[in-house]
Amino acid sequence: MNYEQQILHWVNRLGFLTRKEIVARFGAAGFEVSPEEWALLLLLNEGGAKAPSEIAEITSKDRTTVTRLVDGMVRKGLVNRIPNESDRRRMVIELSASGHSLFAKLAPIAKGLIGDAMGGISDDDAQITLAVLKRMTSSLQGADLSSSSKKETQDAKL
Amino acid sequence: MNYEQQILHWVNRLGFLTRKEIVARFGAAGFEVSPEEWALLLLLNEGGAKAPSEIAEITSKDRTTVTRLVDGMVRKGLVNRIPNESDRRRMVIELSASGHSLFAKLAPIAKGLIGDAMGGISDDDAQITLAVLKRMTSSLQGADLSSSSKKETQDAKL
DNA sequence: TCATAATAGATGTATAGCACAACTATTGCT
DNA sequence: AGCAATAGTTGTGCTATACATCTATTATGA
Repeated sequence: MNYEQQILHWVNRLGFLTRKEIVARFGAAGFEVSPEEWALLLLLNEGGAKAPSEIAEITSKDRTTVTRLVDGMVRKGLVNRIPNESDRRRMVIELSASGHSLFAKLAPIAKGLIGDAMGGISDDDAQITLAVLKRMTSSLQGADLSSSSKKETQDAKL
Repeated sequence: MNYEQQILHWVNRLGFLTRKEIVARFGAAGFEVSPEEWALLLLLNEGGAKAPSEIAEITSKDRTTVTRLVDGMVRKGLVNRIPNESDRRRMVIELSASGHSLFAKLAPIAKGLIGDAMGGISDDDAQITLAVLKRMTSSLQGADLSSSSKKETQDAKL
């Protein structure tokens, strides 16, 4: 129970630090953007428009949490809520023009942070780390004891 | 701006998932323990008693945050606040007997989680990942743009 | 075809974690 | 002695989160 333990521990510490640091750097550059907002900007920029429930699924958060996050970002004009015509329950969240433009301004700041964080780490090691983190994430999502997304993953058990 | 970016992104997702999952598993076993409480139990168990300010430094959290966390754990009887006789401003936080005993009960649960998360990952890769995470953490702590612990790290600049 | 179930999302409400500012108590400095 | 520094605590407020519940809409099947 030691170095393994520590991976998850360092994941936590580093995650906490990163969130704090990126907010600080955005703030220093005059942008008041929370880590969640940044994550959603990034997700939408890279992956295109997404339904709230997709966002919830991807981020392992509750639907209501996504609703509030999107609320705030709609208020700030960063994203648009587009109703789906063929199924009027559905929404799609897309980056607005000003969301794109904000993203473009924040990206270099994030890049700077990444550069600082990754200093002295080889590409090979970085890639291994990335693969390990992805794998751990999907393992945990599968082995999920807690709520949501159980139907698909736990059918076998029932 | 891609796979590097993603390391920090996956750190965040995995961290969030892990926190949720460990609380769920503790809860399922009948223990109401928050991730922060667990982290402190672990820290004190492995590293021995520590001053609040040390804890704050290690975890990159504010002193006041540590005060509240300790408050709660003292209330629950998990840790003791020991005044330092030679410097009466100082405190030391140590695990109580019941804190030790709780730790012993939680450790196997945490181990189970770690086992699930680490499934199919080689020791080599795990160790590389651990080293990368540690290094990234200390890089960020050094390059800190935000508050605290500046005196030591930024003397050179002034 | 309609009644019931399922789905997508939003709201009401409550909680935890966090930190800034300000305060108290104590110690160090000169 | 007197002022600055340090350790910790309190007052306060905000953000992220989710559970329970609600509405609107679509799917199902008897």
